[in-house]
Amino acid sequence: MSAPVEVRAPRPYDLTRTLSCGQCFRWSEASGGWRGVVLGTVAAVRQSGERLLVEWEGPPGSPALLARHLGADEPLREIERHLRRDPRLGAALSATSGIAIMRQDPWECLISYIVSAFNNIPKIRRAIRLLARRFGDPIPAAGGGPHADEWNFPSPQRLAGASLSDLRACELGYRAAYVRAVARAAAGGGLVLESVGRMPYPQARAALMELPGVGDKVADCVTLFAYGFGEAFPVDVWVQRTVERWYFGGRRSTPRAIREWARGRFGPLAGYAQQHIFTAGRAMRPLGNG
DNA sequence: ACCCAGGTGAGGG
DNA sequence: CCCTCACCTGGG
Repeated sequence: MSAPVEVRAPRPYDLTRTLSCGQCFRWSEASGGWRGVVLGTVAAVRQSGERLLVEWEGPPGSPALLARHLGADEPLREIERHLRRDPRLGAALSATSGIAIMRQDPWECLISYIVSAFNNIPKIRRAIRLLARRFGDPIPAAGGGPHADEWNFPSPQRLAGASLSDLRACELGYRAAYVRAVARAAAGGGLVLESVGRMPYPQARAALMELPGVGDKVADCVTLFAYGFGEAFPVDVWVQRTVERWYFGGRRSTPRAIREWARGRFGPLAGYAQQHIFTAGRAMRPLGNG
């Protein structure tokens, strides 16, 4: 383990809120901080005021890339100033301020959210860990030991060549077929992750939805959490319930209607609004955790 | 023995 | 286009 590296994280950035609001699956709370398998290495991060202290447990990574991954470079102060104009969000922010939207790896994010469908968070995390351990490359330890006891997320090629039964052994259930089909698309060039990021949001969303196992919600999660399309507004069961209660006077609605309403109301900050609504709404009725 | 979980896709109205 | 339903599977 090397000496800590400092990364700027201007107020109101909150590492714990960012990592525990459910957008990512490979970070865990560990001894006063957080530990994540990202960017080809293992990072131990803790926040001290307006900076993040980073120690690499695997090969040294790029502080700038880590800052970007963690959303520490997002203009949160200004974002939340806008969000506060909405009374509901203003009230929610007392408990959710500092959440940043991350910039995750598109490939890992895509597979992770395919796995998330009709699943629960502990199982999603376990499935991803199993996939990495079985098909990914081990991460070397910082001190030159055998390895850091963590594995990188497997490449499209690796998953494309996996047998369905080996994938199912990772507790993917019926999603195994989706995972392999999408891996084959990515490995074979039918899906080019980099070009999706260069498309306008509606096209990026539509391109992802061509893939098996990717519907409205997964497409919105990936466009938001990996590609950074701020207008994406993933509508899951929690967001739907909370929006209906907070904004629709308790009237039942549909994911599609809520999505369109959110884009009109919050525009490019819809994704941020979603994170605060999701976190506040879920806190009201505790269930699974991350 | 059920029932549930951060949705999706297929099938019929 | 809207509506309904089955769905792998581990943990309550």
